[in-house]
Amino acid sequence: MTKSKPKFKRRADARPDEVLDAALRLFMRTGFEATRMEDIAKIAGISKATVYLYFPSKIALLEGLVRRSISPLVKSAESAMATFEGSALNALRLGLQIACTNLAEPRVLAVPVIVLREGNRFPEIAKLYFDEVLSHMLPALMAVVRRGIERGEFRAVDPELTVRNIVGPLMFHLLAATVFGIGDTSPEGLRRFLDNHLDVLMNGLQKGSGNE
Amino acid sequence: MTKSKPKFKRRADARPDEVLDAALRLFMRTGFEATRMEDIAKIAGISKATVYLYFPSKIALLEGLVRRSISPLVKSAESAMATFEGSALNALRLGLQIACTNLAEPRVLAVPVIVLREGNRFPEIAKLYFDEVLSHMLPALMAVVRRGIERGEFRAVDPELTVRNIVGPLMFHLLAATVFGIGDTSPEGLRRFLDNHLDVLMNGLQKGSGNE
Amino acid sequence: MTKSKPKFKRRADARPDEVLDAALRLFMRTGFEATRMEDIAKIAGISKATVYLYFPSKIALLEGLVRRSISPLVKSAESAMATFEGSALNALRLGLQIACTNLAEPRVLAVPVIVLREGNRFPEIAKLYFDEVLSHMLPALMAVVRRGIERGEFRAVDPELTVRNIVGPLMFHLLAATVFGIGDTSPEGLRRFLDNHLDVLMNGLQKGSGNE
Amino acid sequence: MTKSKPKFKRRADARPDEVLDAALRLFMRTGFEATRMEDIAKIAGISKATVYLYFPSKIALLEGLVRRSISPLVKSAESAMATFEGSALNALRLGLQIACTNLAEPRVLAVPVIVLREGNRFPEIAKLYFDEVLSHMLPALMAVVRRGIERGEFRAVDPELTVRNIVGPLMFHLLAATVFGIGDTSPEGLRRFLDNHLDVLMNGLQKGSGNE
DNA sequence: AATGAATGAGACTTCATTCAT
DNA sequence: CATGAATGAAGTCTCATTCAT
Repeated sequence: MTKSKPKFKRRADARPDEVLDAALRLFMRTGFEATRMEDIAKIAGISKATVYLYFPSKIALLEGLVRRSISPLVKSAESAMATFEGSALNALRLGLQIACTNLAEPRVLAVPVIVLREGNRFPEIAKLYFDEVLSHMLPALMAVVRRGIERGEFRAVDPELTVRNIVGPLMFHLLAATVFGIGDTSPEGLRRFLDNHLDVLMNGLQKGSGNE
Repeated sequence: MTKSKPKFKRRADARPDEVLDAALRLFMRTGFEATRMEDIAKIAGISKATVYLYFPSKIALLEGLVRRSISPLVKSAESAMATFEGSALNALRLGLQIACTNLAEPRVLAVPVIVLREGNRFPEIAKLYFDEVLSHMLPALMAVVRRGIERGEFRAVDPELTVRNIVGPLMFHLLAATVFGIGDTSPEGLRRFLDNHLDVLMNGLQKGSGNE
Repeated sequence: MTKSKPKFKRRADARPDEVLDAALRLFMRTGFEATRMEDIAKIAGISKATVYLYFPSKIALLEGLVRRSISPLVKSAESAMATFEGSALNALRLGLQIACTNLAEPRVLAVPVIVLREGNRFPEIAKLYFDEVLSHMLPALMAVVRRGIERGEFRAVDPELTVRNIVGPLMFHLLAATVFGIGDTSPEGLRRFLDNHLDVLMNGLQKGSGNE
Repeated sequence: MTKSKPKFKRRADARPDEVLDAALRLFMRTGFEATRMEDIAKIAGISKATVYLYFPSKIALLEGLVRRSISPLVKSAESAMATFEGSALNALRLGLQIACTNLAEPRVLAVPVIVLREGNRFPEIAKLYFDEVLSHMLPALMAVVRRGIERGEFRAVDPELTVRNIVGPLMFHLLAATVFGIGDTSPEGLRRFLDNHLDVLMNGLQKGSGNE
């Protein structure tokens, strides 16, 4: 009542998100094991014990992080690509552009990176991410490739394996920057990367190859 | 024969390698932080204290692992690619084949995966790996691409960015298998992946594109 | 009443002092190195980890002990002796009496003894004790001697060296009792020691010496 | 046989002494507990295991150190003082001079200092030193005082307590130098200390006190 | 709702000591 | 005699988690 400084009356509902933000930053920077609950709490601006009001354990934070990242975006992206009216090429271009733009944001990139790192140790986390994200995205991409082939746009490549050629280069680009600090991840750098990626992806390396 | 239980065995030569093997297995399976020295020792068949006879600390094991993986192979591969007489295409094919064969072995794949995981937390390790491996391999690949362009084999792509198209798909293939258990990493599966990868890489997706 | 076993007690105020008391007892009995944190905790009635809530390390306990012993008493004693109105003889007598009374208490004696023991290994501790205690007390005693000389009470001895004759015998008396269990450190025994000490100190051993 | 470099064929009988010398240095510098057997061995120029050929345990080194320091000197000094023909004053002067000269040597000072430090933890060591050294020296000094009184040289002080006035100042002088680095322990400094000590001890502080 | 206080369980590391050559 | 190799037992310190206010 007579609380001297109620400030803005903390938005209690924003709390879990703030905690997840803090966890994200530290899991990314230090890894799951080496991150201390106390530090997460400190960054979130609350006490260690309070974290436990929102998340029952440290691993629950990791799970919460993955769940939060499964935004409606994923599913919308999935259906968007599936129902995309234009050429398969443009679908791919669009999808990669969106992915690039989003993943350039460290916050967004963090979750897949963390899952990649800790997935071996916490198979449930890996499974969760796979079920909710990859098992939607990869088939969606495969579908685009398949459509491209059916429409006569693309050559008759193996759609499942070709997904690696679509996603792998982006993954490499971002991981190399994250871990080794090499490569240019500025918006401009990403654009240049993407241009080259799509060029190589679509036209191949070989001069005058035509196809076949 | 009647040596019932020799309390102390003596095998100083093989020891460090055995310890590293044990560490590799556990770091890969559980991550660096979550791996206990005691478990490493147990797998290596020695006592916890004995590990410290060969490596002064846990982090030294990680470093030792990286150093051991920097075999002469790396540098020889580098110069091999540089001096490869045939076409750039064949150089790439050969390089990727060798990489695939080696990395299919979990032991070999483990080190880069571990570095990828823990590099953020231990920048010295990341730097070591980068300096000793990546800073040789990536330029070697770039040189091949550049040579292909000069020789008129390849189109005028950006060599540095194109390296991502060469390595990224392989990386994706192996990581996806490691973390999510998807994809086929049997020798046969790898061959199929590689065939498709090289096909896409060389000829692109687009039908009848020729180039440009 | 029905509080069967409160797992957690809450008494943050008294804690640090209780921990220091426990540490004092054990450092005195067993020495710094041989004292285990666990035992300190047990004597303080808390868990090992709780000790670390108040002191970041074992050496911090030692430092805390020394700091706590630097009570205002020390400085007040210093100024008391400096401004003592009566004869230098009485100042010395008074000072030694106070010292004796205090040091007879094992708690009080312990800190200087511990510093004497561990000072070599932890020079910072030695320096701390010296700066805060000895560098005040020794000059104060020297000043008393000097005043005695100036007032014509004392012979023209070397004040700095004579401090050894004032303090040394007391030190010997207490250390001998502590380490070898010889000598009488009861209040009565201390009184007898002090009487003899002051007698010898003031009048010397030699019969009919007068002085000079 | 064909050992390439037999050097001087190690004098096997000097070994234990070299080990004790090494132990002395380290016990003095670092304390008993914090001194590692390995370091003792290294200083002695042999391997850790070899130390155990000569001393069955670490504590045996401490005991060996104390035993070695109980040279015939002690007993001869004892009887020397007992049978000293001259004045009691000269006996004391002589005894203190010898003590000063010897104890100025760090090697010699070290044993009593170590015993003082570790005596509480190892009562057997304290007892050994007491039985073999102090129980001879202190009574010898008391006897000198007693003789001085009987011969009419000294006033009728308490011999047992007065021993503290004889030995304490020297102890203080040396310990202060060892632990706090204060005071002058050069031969010249010791001489000055001793002059002042004997002056105060014999004639007291008080001017014109005469005695009584 | 929030937190300061407390702790059990464990991790890394050290070291006196022992074995087998 | 000498020692390199090995280890059991321990010690310091950490941290996720819980309690009581």
